[in-house]
Amino acid sequence: MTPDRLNSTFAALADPTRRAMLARLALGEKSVTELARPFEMSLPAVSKHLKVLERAGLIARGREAQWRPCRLEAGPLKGVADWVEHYRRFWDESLDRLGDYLKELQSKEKKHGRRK
Amino acid sequence: MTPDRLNSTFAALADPTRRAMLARLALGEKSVTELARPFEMSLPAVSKHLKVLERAGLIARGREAQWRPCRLEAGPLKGVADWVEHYRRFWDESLDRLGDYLKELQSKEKKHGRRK
DNA sequence: CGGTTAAATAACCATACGGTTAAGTACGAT
DNA sequence: ATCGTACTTAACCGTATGGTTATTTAACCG
Repeated sequence: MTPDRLNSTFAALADPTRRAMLARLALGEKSVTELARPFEMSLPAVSKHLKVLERAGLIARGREAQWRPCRLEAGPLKGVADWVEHYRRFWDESLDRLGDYLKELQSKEKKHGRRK
Repeated sequence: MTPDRLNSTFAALADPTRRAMLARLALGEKSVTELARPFEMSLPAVSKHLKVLERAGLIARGREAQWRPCRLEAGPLKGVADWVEHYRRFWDESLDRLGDYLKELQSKEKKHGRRK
């Protein structure tokens, strides 16, 4: 993931309305008005938030008659998870040396013994 | 972690200069000018970035003679890791056929069993 | 066709962001 | 006391963000 993509991803996630939108989309595809319903905000404002999410690659939009269904695209979120993982030892470090060692082992194992 | 803290954390992380600063601080405590050295940017600009990081709780600053040593504080990063973890299944699910199949079913269902 | 619904765009406004230069503060050294 | 070093704060500037209302586009429906 390019740094630039991280910029737009983090910027998109910095707004609580947009995070709430992603949370709702995690429950399934929704049209714009459906998405907008819980928010006390005009539809154009919602539309702008969606554009930010779309440009960040966090959602994709289709067309279905007069609806524009939105769905979650989690790729950039994996980028965030990967980025933050580099810092894990800094919040784990209060554990003792053994803990650090186990952590280290575990992360090595994750890397090699891949997937399910 | 409060939503508000997530706001300021994500906002702080949206800038590549600030992420680079955190990366350098991961190597150890540094004074402001030390931190500033790799960046082509005035010292006041650096100072502003540090204030953003400090207000987000991502760094702490001490005083030692005329130096203001900065150190990484990873608490908010754990908040980010916890938040993003909720979405892991969305980038994992495309990795196996079963996930794809379920996704397909879901989108078909949405299309036919129309809304409301 | 005309009318209704879904959504995007335009124009505008206030505030925040990221940078600058210039001035101010805090401490150590001479 | 004053000089130098290490910052911070102040003032300013252009651009981006998050919101509004009003207008426009797109698609369906009778």
